[in-house]
Amino acid sequence: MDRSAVRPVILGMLWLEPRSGYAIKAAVDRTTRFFWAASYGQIYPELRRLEEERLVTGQDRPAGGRRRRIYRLTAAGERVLLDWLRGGPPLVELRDESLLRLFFSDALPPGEASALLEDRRRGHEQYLEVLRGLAARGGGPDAPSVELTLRWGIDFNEWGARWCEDQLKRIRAAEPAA
Amino acid sequence: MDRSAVRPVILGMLWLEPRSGYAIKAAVDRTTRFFWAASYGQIYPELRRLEEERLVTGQDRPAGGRRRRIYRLTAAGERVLLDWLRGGPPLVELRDESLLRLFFSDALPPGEASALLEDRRRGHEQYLEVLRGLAARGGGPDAPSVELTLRWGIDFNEWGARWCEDQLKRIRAAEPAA
DNA sequence: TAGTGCATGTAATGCGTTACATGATTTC
DNA sequence: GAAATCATGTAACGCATTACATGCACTA
Repeated sequence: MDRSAVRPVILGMLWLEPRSGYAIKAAVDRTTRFFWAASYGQIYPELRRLEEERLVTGQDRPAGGRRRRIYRLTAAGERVLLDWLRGGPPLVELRDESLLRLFFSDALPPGEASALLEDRRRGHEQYLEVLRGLAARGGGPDAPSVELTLRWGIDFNEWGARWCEDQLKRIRAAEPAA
Repeated sequence: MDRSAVRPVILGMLWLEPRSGYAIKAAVDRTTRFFWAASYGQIYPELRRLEEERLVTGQDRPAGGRRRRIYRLTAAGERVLLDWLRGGPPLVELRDESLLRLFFSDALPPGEASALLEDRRRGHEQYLEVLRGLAARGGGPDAPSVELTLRWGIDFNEWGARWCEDQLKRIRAAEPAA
């Protein structure tokens, strides 16, 4: 299943519920995009490959005069999903520009350096607003594990905001001059 | 400075100290790679572009019979670095396969689902070992902000391991059956 | 009737990794 | 004498984003 990064998220979304490519993209944007994004340019071609491999089946189900193709997981597709869930060491990649700025912040005068920490804290708080909005608007009773990852996002950003504050305090304690 | 992701890390590394492309790559691998990676295929071409734009200057400084080109930041280069440090909203990208597995873990039987949380905890702990190794072997007295980001890595992974444990407890409390 | 949402799809582009090639020097 | 390290560089490849094109349907 190392074919493509989009494969597992498609299989997973179809395991939760059969849908169209468009609906998969919409679900990703509401949920996994924070830690696993996907674009149309990945989803549609991959759906065709998955169908060729008989891991999903698609049927045309026009809604009104609007064409639409609904995909569902086959038994083979579910097996591949389960194998992936049980599979080897998962990859984790992080690209955090704010952390990189912190890394080089000695290049700035001291006052401005701590401003970077405040910016980072603000970033966490903005993220929190978005995630709390999602949690409130929850609407559909999500599967427990779906809620678990939302929980992670909220907890992580709370932790991150606190971390920034703690470091700011530490810095201010170390150099009490103004 | 949105040219390329590698630009800021090169300028920053040269601000810390003039070095060769090879040494930049080595420094990145020891430090920022956890949140901002870079490869030779990015570094060498970008160094030439930076030199054309007069943001860095290179001089040939063979060590023994071994050819070597040492780059240093120009005044213009430092200005660009400072602008970037003060610049707009920083990008954050996360690709976390372990979280994606957690998201779809309802597809697994209950016992195996909590194994995913344990895997994740182990992942954090392995990461911690690496980072603590770096912190111990510290050797060179790093700039304060360089230590700040290492601190972040350690604190984050400690938090992450604890989070997994907490969720495991919660799950076990909810379904006390065996 | 204009705008928004549903729906599918592709082409261009950009970006980054991997793998390879080359060669000197130091260390075991 | 072999292996590791220093050092520079490029070509191929894969992957993902962006932007665009198309068209129907609903609603304000």
